[in-house]
Amino acid sequence: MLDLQFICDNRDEVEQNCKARGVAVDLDAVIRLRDERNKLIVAGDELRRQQKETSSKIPKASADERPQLIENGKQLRTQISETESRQKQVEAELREHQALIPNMTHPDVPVGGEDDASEVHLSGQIHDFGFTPQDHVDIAAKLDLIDFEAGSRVAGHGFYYLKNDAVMLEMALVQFALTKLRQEGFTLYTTPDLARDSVLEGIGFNPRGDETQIYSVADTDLSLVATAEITLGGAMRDQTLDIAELPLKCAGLSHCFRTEAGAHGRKTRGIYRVHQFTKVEMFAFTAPDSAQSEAMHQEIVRIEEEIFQALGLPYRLIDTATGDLGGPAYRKYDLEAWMPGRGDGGSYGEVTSASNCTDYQARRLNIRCRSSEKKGTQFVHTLNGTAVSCARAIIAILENYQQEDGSVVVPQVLRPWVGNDVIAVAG
RNA sequence: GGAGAGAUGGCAGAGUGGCCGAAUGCGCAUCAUUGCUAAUGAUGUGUCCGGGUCAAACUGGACCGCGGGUUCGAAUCCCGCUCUCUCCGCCA
Repeated sequence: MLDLQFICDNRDEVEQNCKARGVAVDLDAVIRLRDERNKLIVAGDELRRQQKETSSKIPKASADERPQLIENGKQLRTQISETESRQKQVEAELREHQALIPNMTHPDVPVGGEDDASEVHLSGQIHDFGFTPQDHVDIAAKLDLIDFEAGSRVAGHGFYYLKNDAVMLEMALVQFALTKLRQEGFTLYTTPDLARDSVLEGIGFNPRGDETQIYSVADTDLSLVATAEITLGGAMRDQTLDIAELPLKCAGLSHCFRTEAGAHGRKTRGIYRVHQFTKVEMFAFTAPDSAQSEAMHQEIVRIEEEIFQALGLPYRLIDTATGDLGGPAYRKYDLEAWMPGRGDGGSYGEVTSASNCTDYQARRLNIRCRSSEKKGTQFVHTLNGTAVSCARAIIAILENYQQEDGSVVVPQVLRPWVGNDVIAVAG
């Protein structure tokens, strides 16, 4: 959520930003509603002032004066409750409009849609196999690593069982990422896989509604989380942090659940787009200062790159264009790993995403910080980034490390946890 | 799941209808005193939403877990909810 004052003071800029991001908003309504709200606040404050004055006179008033004062007080009470309910109504309407306005955008972000992202750089060598590489579905079938049929029988399309060495691979990825993040000074967490709808909304998800990505639990205000970003960010809801302890770096392991509504039929073969996966996520709270949050953004991206370099996977880093940022992000970098079996002759597929959300989430979640120098409090900046999203990483590993005989070499850094060097056909 | 107790400022803790945004203590900040530290004394010490201002000053309102209600007036009375703690039961 953007600051109301900011929206009204920078109307044109906000409007232009919305246009660049492809979001239609009614800024006139926002401004109109704000003015109305302010008028109601002033009117309500004045009525309450009078009410206080009136009721404070009563104990001292004579028996003659008293009935009149009580009568005045009654009338004031009626007027106040009318003003208040009107104010509530206006504020609800205002919030609705305000919540639709996306974050402002870093000036260097390319304008446009998915294809307009700018490539920051490439890393690693795309392997020349000398044979036709298979996709992860075929590789996994041969090595008995994923059971899609059981997934369908038990939970439906989009669910899967990891099996045998794929299980070890997933655990190894988690261990590797957590170990790395602890070295980088992150506090490690496992987090709830469910969260209140209000927390989801604070982070920027729409838990209910037609096009929701979120599974919600009937008859409760809980939903399955789509990422640990939700629980890590939500953990500090309504908290006021000491600016001296910022930045705060957290890493969370969770399952992620996504309905993927409307996503069927695209490049969805295998475990690329699934309803449940395991992910290690980074989350940071920084001082509300662009220099600090942008430095943290670079740090998160650096860690993501180091993870994929260590895994020996070729990737490209892209600076996501305006139309593809989502609501909360001020800037977003994606890592796309090379997936030799994807599409015709391989393609890059998104494996991580790192966003600087500035104070957009903090304002909704009411996460503030206090410094000894400045009076009052300010909203912190929040950032999030994927360390390892297991399903996607497994695709990249299987496809990049496959050999002609159908076996898969285990990346060096994962071997201690996987327990062997090569995943081969049994027997 | 059953029974009971509780939720007040950074913390502890008083307050059962108006004099309470809230005693007192601790903490914190500033100043004074003092070779240093400690101790002592004085003063100050929240957040949010408005008005006002170039910015301040100044100023109105809200906030005693949350939401309703009663009342001229609610931290205080009534109802609902949430959370915490203790005991019992159950359980990976």
